[in-house]
Parts: sequence; structure tokens; C-alpha cells
Amino acid sequence: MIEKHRSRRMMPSADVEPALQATPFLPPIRPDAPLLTDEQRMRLAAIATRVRVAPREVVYREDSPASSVFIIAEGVVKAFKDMSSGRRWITAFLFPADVFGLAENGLYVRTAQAVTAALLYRFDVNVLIETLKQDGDLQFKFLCKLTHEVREAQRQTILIGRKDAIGKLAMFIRQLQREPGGSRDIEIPMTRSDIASYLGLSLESVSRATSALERRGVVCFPNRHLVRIIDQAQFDRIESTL
Amino acid sequence: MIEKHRSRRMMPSADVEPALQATPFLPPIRPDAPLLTDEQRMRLAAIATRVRVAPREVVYREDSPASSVFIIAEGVVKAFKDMSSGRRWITAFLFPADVFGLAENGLYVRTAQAVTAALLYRFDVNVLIETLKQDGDLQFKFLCKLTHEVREAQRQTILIGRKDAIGKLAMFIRQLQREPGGSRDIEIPMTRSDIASYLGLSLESVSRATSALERRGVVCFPNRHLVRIIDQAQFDRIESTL
DNA sequence: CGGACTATTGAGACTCCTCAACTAACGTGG
DNA sequence: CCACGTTAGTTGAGGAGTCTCAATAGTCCG
Repeated sequence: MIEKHRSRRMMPSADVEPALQATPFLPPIRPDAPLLTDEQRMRLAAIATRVRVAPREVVYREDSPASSVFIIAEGVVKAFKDMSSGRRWITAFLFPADVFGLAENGLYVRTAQAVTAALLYRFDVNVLIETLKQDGDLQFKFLCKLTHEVREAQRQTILIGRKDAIGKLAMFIRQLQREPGGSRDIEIPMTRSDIASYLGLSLESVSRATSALERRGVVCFPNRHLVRIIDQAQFDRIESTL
Repeated sequence: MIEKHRSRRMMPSADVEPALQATPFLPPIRPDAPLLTDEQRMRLAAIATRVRVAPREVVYREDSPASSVFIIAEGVVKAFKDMSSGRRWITAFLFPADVFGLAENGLYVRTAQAVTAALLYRFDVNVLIETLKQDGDLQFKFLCKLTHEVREAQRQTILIGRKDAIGKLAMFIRQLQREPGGSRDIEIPMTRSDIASYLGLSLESVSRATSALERRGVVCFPNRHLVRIIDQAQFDRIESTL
């Protein structure tokens, strides 16, 4: 099971050197744009440490001093914040080529924990900053990546803002299927509880939503960590009907 | 009325040169960090065009070609997206020192419209990029700013994720009061409708929430664009009770 | 083959949404 | 300067959807 997750979403060379999957961004960038050059890749690799983490392993904790930034090579990581009420709020699931570890006033804002076994590139923040300042071009790739992050975050906001559980779930599934025209089979590495605290729903509502989608013949679940879209048209309609 | 809005939130020198209000970020940055140097300010000013916009004036439209990036010097701008359902989602209110105009595949993702009279700095995207690439230090300020944006977006997600209208409203008011220890009087430049489509509530719910807060003696509204916190303790309790 | 965790399903309470009527504020032109 | 029309905001009644609590079923692992 874990193996399956690991093999998924892997960038072609992601297991060898850090990758920044940056789709066109900030500016009207020429289509040839922001994948890292071999040289940049090597420069990053030179200052990075490879870290393997097991499922459920905590990468760093909320409010602890932030000295590292991470890029994911393989696996899935979740970032969450424990609210005063005891609720746990998952703010993001992180996939290969994602950057995480952003700090505020020198402290991590959330806790990062591995969902599946994962391979991470760890950067000392000060070293990374120096490297970026000296290579304006490389830094620009980071800038683009962050721009992308901003939009992702805003997309998530729209997702969370929806009221209907099935719509939320459909949007979530769509997000998991990173490439728009991807396969009809989509892996779901995280648990229902994780999905619930990401979508701002109760576990029960998520469960009811999955049942509803299945009952209507929109999707089926060969197992709990896999969903197959049966009726794409209806799926799209549910997803985009706000 | 407009004059009041204009005088608010103005950076000391914001009316003279572009400012990037960047609080400590990405890394455990030394406290002296990322305000622009005079030289950087001038460099930016040299490639920027000052643009004045009237209330309700559209700065750019969704899906139009994106050739400019903006920094706000004075005033308030809102960014929204019209959903297929006809609903209008306000994704952000932008204040002085905020950057906006991020594009996806060369097109603007949202429409930007002035809430109050505003003064903007307009940058040609290609010129800005070149400038940034040549000044790694300046680009780093942008990087920090974007990091900040990411966190802001995630904060908004938490806000939107709340179910209770009064709690949402309280968090929103808190956000308007940019500095934590600010005055008890907080200006609300936007309309109730704007607030509603930002918070993902109906106009009626926002109205009921304001009434409820006032009835409970937590705040009062000297006029519709001004709120005064009466009972800070209770306010805090409502805000942080998720 | 248990035991613990994860997920599903049911019943009732609560909150927000929609529809609708009404009031208040603004600003435009006579 | 006032009257009027338009936009913005308030308040009420009923319906839809999710949440909580509780009990049951399914899955993973030792």
C-alpha cells in the first residue's frame, strides 16, 4: 500500500535531485519557462540533505524554531494546526515538488507530518537564502513557485467556502488528480478523518458524501484509498455547481 | 468619507515611492529585515507608473491578458471572481503595500476593482522581472512578501472554514485592525455585501451577525463604516472560539 | 483470532440560506 | 435645498443541510 503511494506522483528525476515543479506563473511567462536547469538542480542538491521519513513521522512541530525549508521528492505530507478547541485543522497536503517549512518570526506556523513514507530535501534556511540571492534566476523559480502556492491557497479557500459536502468532496478528489486529464483512477493517500479536517467537515459528513457519490453512480471506491470516476459528466457538474 | 479612507493605513512614505510592507517571513529572518532600501525604492519608482483610480473603477478584468503587476500606495482594492452560479466571490481585500496582479498562463485570474479612491504603482511585468533578476536582494524582498501572502491566504482559509457567522465577522474585524494592538475604532471601507461575499455568507447573515454583536454589547457601530470594540475580552473570546 | 482504530449509518438539534417585505442612506436633478 | 429614485441594509418566517451523539460494521496488525 505504502509502496503504491510512493510510486505515485513521482517526478521523473525527483528521486535524484530536488525538483521545483513550477507551472507558468507570476507573469505571462513564456511557455518554455521555469523548470530548473541541470546546473541549478545540482546547486540545490549540493546544499540539501536527503531525509527519509516514515508514515506518521513528524517533520517539525508548530511553534518550534524554524531552521529548515523542505522540498518533497516522494510521498505525501500533511501540514496542520491544532486549534484552541482541540480541533485539528489540516491546512495542506503536500506532494512531490512542493516546498514547505515557511516560518513566521522564526517559528514554524504548523506541524508537518508524513502521511506516507516520504523522501524530503532539507535546506538550511540561511544557506538557501544566500544561494538564492546569488542566483537571481534560481530565486525567480522560487518566486514563481510561491506565486503558484498563493493561487493554490486561494483555490483551497474557495473549496472550503462551499457549503455542500458532496461538492467539496468532488473538488477535493479533482485536486488529487493533479493533471486535469489524468486517469479515471485516483489514489487517496490520506484517511477520511484527514479529508474531513481538511475540508472543514465532520468525519460523518465526509462519509455520507462518499456514500452519496457512490449511490448516484458518479464514482466507485474499489478500496478506501482509491476512487474511480464512473460518470465524468455528472462529476463535473457536481464539482462546478457552486 | 472617501477622504477618511484615504488617510487611513498610509505608509509614511507610501505616497512618494512604492513600498513593500514585508514583516519577517520565510526564514527566521533577523529582525532588521525586509523593508526596502532607499535605493531599491528608487529603482522601483523608476520603472513604475503611478495610477489613480476612482471608487468602483476596475483595474483589470478576469481572463484579460496580464501585462502588469501592481503595488498599492493608498486606498483599498478588492479582487473577485464571478462564479458560474452568478455568485461573486471576493477572494481578497488589498491594502497599502500589498502586491497584486498575479497571473496564470498570462491571464489575470480575478477582477480587481477599487473599493475607495486609490493610488497604485503599475509595473510592466517583463521589466519588473528583469529588474528582480538583476537585484537578488530586491527580489528576496518580493519573495518574503509572497511568503507572507501565502500565510495570509491560509489564514483566510481558516476564517472561511468557520461555520458560525458571528465568529467569522469577529475574525474579519480583527483582520481589518491590521496591527494587533491597534485602536478600538476600526474602519470598514467595504460594504456589507462585500463582506458577505468575502466571508462566504449571505448579506442577511452578515447583517444579523453585526446586530448580534451590537446587541450583546461587544461592539457598536457609530456608522456603517466604523466599528468600535466595547468589550475586548468578550470579543476575543468569540473570535478565538472555534 | 482478538483488539484498536477507522468508517458507515441513523435520529434529532441547530444554524445558515432563501424569499419577501420594509427601512435607511445616498446622490442626482429640478 | 428638497424630492424622489436607487442602492444598501435590516428584520421575519420557513426550509435545507450539516453537526453531534450514539450504535454498528469493517479493516488492519499483532
